[in-house]
Amino acid sequence: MPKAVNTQIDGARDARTAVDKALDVLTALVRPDAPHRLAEIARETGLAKATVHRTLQNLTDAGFAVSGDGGSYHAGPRLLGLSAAALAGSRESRFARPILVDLQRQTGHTVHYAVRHGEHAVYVDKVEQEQAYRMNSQIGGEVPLYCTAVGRAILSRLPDAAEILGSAPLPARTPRTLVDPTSVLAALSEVDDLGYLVETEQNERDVRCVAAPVVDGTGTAVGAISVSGLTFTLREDSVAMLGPLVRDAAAKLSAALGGGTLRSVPNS
Amino acid sequence: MPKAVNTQIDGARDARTAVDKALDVLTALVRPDAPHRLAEIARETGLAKATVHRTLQNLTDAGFAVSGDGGSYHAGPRLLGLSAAALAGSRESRFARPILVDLQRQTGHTVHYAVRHGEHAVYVDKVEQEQAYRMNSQIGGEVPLYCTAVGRAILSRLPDAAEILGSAPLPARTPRTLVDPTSVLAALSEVDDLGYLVETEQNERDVRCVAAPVVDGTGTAVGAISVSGLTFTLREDSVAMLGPLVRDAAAKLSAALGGGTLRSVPNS
DNA sequence: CTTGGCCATTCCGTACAACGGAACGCGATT
DNA sequence: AATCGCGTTCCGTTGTACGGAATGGCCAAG
Repeated sequence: MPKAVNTQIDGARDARTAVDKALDVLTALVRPDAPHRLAEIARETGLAKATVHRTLQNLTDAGFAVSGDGGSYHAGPRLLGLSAAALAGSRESRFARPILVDLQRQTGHTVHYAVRHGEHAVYVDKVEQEQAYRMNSQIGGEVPLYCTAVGRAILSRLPDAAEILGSAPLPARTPRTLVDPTSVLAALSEVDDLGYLVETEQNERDVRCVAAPVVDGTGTAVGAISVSGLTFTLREDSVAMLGPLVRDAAAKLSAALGGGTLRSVPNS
Repeated sequence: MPKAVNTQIDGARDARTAVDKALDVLTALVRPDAPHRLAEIARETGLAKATVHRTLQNLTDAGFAVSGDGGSYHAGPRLLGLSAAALAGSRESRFARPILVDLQRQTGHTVHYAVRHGEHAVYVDKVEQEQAYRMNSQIGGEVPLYCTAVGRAILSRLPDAAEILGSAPLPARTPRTLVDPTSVLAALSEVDDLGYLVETEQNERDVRCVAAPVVDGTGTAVGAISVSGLTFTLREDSVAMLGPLVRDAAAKLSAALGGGTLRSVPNS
């Protein structure tokens, strides 16, 4: 076998600048199952070991990473500080939290808030149901727009949704995934009628989600709120009850973000 | 002693590599008072405008920053995701939160958790008092070790505290700041006797703090928990009641982190 | 004990990304 | 009109980032 040129795992973007690589390393570093080893990070990011090593040294010197026993690496103090500051300072997550908690209590299901990043949605916050069975979604994780409830909710309020979906068949994530872009596009109209949409086993087997878009002052989606559950827990007949709750939660968050400035913008 | 030629603003480290600069820019980007403008970031970080501009473009391409109206920059979706993941994945903040909330309820004062970063402490979490008057401490902010309650609590459990303090007079932050390293060192013994220490107007006027160290399995400090209040709210005679509460909270967090492995790991 | 695999770490010559002073166009302020 | 501060672009130079290969440590299998 000659040298495999490009066999990265899905999470790795094609890194170009040193900064990009460092950010990828950071991203790998905060994956939930700490600790992380150098070789593992090199594999995940598709970077040469020497490069990862140098980058980790830089990050360690800067306080963004710390090295533990036997070549294990963790998130450093400055990264924790930065993270806390980023979340505390972002209007999104500051206003989102209480709304998510409310929604979780009202529905009893796991609640997510995701923001758009290119052709993906990034989970920024999550309130788990109090009962057993956790969703295996990861905070900070990215999921495609076309096959998830949050993604489709976002698409429904993007002017260029059709272009993003393209015309080529989309990868099937489950046997039930809609792979035809026009079918997906048609499914988005649910939001126009009801204010929310449902997605069943489009991204993951046995999982159903109800989502509604969070929009800025111009009506463009910045993110979406969803409730998720197993198909036999979150049944189809309960959607009519859940949907409006999700819609209202998303509307409340939209108002808290840009909706307030929509009216008059009194500079304080 | 060669005095460093450092005329930058407090937050700016002397950046060397491109990655360091990018991290500094990110740090400036998450400062609480969004939005941020390019020139402002350039000033804060001490970098050339052109450099900041290029770096921000990199960050924007990578999804770590977004540019809004008229050259304003915000934290991007990937940064939010990374931040959420970092905090969700770090044992520190995961275990700390409920303990802090408890302590806040017990004391009624603002509660902080800070971790060590070199000769500074970084605020990683904070639970404000429910009443008015917020502390102006910023999550993610760095404060010196020698003049803050959390800092001194950390120093009290560092083997090289004396070396960190050095022998030169320390900068006075208020008229009451202890500037003599040996005086500071002496103040640390409070922790040995009581398990906590008090600091009054050492870092900021009219502010008193009570703090206790959070230690790892080896007994070395990784951070500290503190309660803070205005001197006429958090009175001297209430310290005897607050101290043990802070001490116990810190002990509980220490146990949750590495303390559990303390018993059966005579690895040496 | 020897071997082999996997690891983190170091080395080094080359290539290319980062640098930042300077210049530009714009809008607001005087 | 003139000045300021802003974000942005340009470009020749500099020095950092690169990654294949080599090193030595560790551990498990032979």
